[in-house]
Amino acid sequence: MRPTIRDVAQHAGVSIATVSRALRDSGSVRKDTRARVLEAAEQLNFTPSRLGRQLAERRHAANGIVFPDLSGPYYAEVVLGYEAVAAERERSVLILSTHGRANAEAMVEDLATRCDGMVVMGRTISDDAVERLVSRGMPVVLLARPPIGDIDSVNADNRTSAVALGRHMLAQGARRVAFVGDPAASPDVQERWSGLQDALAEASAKGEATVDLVSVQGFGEETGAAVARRALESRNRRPLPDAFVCANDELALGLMDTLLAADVAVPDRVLVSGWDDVMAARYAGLTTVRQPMRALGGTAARLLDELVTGARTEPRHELLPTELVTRASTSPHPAQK
Amino acid sequence: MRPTIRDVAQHAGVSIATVSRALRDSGSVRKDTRARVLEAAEQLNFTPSRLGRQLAERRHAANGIVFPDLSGPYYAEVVLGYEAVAAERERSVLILSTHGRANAEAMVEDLATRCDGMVVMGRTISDDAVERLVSRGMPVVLLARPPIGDIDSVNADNRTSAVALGRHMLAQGARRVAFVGDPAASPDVQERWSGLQDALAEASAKGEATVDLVSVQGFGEETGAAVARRALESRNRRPLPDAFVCANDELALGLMDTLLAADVAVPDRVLVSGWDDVMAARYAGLTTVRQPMRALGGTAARLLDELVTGARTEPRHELLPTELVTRASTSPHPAQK
DNA sequence: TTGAAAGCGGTACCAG
DNA sequence: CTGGTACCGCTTTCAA
Repeated sequence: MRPTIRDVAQHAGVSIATVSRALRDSGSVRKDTRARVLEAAEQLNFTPSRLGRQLAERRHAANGIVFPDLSGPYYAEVVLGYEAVAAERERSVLILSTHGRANAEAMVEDLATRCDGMVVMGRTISDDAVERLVSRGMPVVLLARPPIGDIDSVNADNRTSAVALGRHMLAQGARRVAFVGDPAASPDVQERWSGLQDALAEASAKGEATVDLVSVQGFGEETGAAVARRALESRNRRPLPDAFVCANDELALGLMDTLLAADVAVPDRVLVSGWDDVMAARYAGLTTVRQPMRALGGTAARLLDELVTGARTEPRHELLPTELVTRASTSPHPAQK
Repeated sequence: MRPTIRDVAQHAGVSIATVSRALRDSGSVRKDTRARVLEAAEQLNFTPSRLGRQLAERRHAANGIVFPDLSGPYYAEVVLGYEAVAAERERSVLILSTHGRANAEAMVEDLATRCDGMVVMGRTISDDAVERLVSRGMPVVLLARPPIGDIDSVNADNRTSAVALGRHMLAQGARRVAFVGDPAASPDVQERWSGLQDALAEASAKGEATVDLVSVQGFGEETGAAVARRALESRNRRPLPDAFVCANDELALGLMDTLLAADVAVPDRVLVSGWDDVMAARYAGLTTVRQPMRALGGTAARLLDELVTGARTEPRHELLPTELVTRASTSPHPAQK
């Protein structure tokens, strides 16, 4: 059995109150008394029980983060940035990945009972569920998810780069643009799709360009490859687009690979772009949009900490900049050359 | 103030014992009594305090995982695999990334006070620190780290693939082989280096091959690039190796990129291999060794759960298979052609 | 400077 | 089937 504070007290010949004080330098304890207590604690190999302490202090000294999935470099980097800042502030980190589990909300409710505050990322639980947490007094920061009322939020600036990307595609000579992704699956994707449409709106109106949505289920390379295969199969009935703007890099990489394997030249015949700027994008020469993944997580951790410690009460909404990175997959379109 | 079990009891006109039973379907409670309790709990928006419950039950229902770093696809996938299995078994997951922090052991000690068991990965804390945890009764599973006494462990089979890789390099015509990595930095790297030496031992003895260690600090692309630059600069004094066997993919990718930029042909002049089979390796055509990252994490979670629940007491040591994946970066060496 | 005792919010045993 | 009550291990008044 692990020793308790009472064992230490008895061993040192003092009361448990004194042990508690001595162990945390709180209150006043005579020097030699403290020494005796520390000695006893050492001998018994005593570590105070976190549960007892937390129950008495009524706090967890832990923060949670809820995200849809950890696969792929994006979420991992975000969580990394989060953990780094949280650890710096001496708060433990509880992670919960919902990946589409049906009981996600229950799991989040459960998580909420174990921490002093939490970051809720993207498409994990409903707005209602979030508000329920907040109404119960739980500090919450939304990450990669549009603000809900006065709840703090941290987002990457999807729109600006989506517009820039759309213009870039036009400038490279694209006329028939397809967006690959599921806007309903994530608020980020929603913004990218809508930004792209805005960028092409004028050209569309003049009949100089078209922009279509290729809605897909997943986010992985295999999904991208499937989109490419479908497009290739139906190319008699429906010509290939000039440009595929994909919701993330994995989609784009899978798609591009399949096109190349079918001898469809990228970028000579079709332009392709992704989103995130993962490592593979660099090696594949993929045009993409870089977002500050670590900073997203770190900023969320910082905002949450301010909320938990009560250092700040007025809400904040952070928008972190993104950057268009052009590479070989969108070099000038033949029509332009 | 959050309602407590006493509030609910009062509201429902029963004792707290009955509330406790009703809320957890334990013991026997009359149907209508239960209904009344649930109703009261609902009305008060009551959620039992995790702390109170855990203190009484003397368990956390949470597991920890300690890893060196979360950057790069490798650790992220491992943690993902871990979280998936843990969640399935209704255990929360506490993560702690030590990345070389000086107070890593203290952080781990702290983590230990918050969970019922933990997975300790690679080069994070000393063997002594691990044994201290175990001696205090904490269930521990080692991951990507050689066994310590009877402590459970889960490892990828580095040696077999390291030998296969060495033989492959010889078969492709390499004679001067360099291993890039820091064996002291991680047990995995140590095994890869030693397996490679074994594979080349015979050829070495006959004077048909040499194998050198290029010791480096980091694990990233930049480190790999620096190795390439140094090798290129000193090529008058010391000819370039025929093959660079790198401790992981990031090193290999950075190195290969720099070689190519300097017009050193890969694989025609130099062969390059990595380790892990991250996504970028596929797009860069890098020969590498695939390890079951998710399964590593998942297996560790399973073993730990068995320990925590007491379902198993005799120690286990799992060795998961790896697989050599040959790609363009090691296609036949010119000398062979 | 120290100790006694009242919580913190539950669980579980023992009577009734 | 239900209530009373003794913990679980610590923090924190309040007195001495």
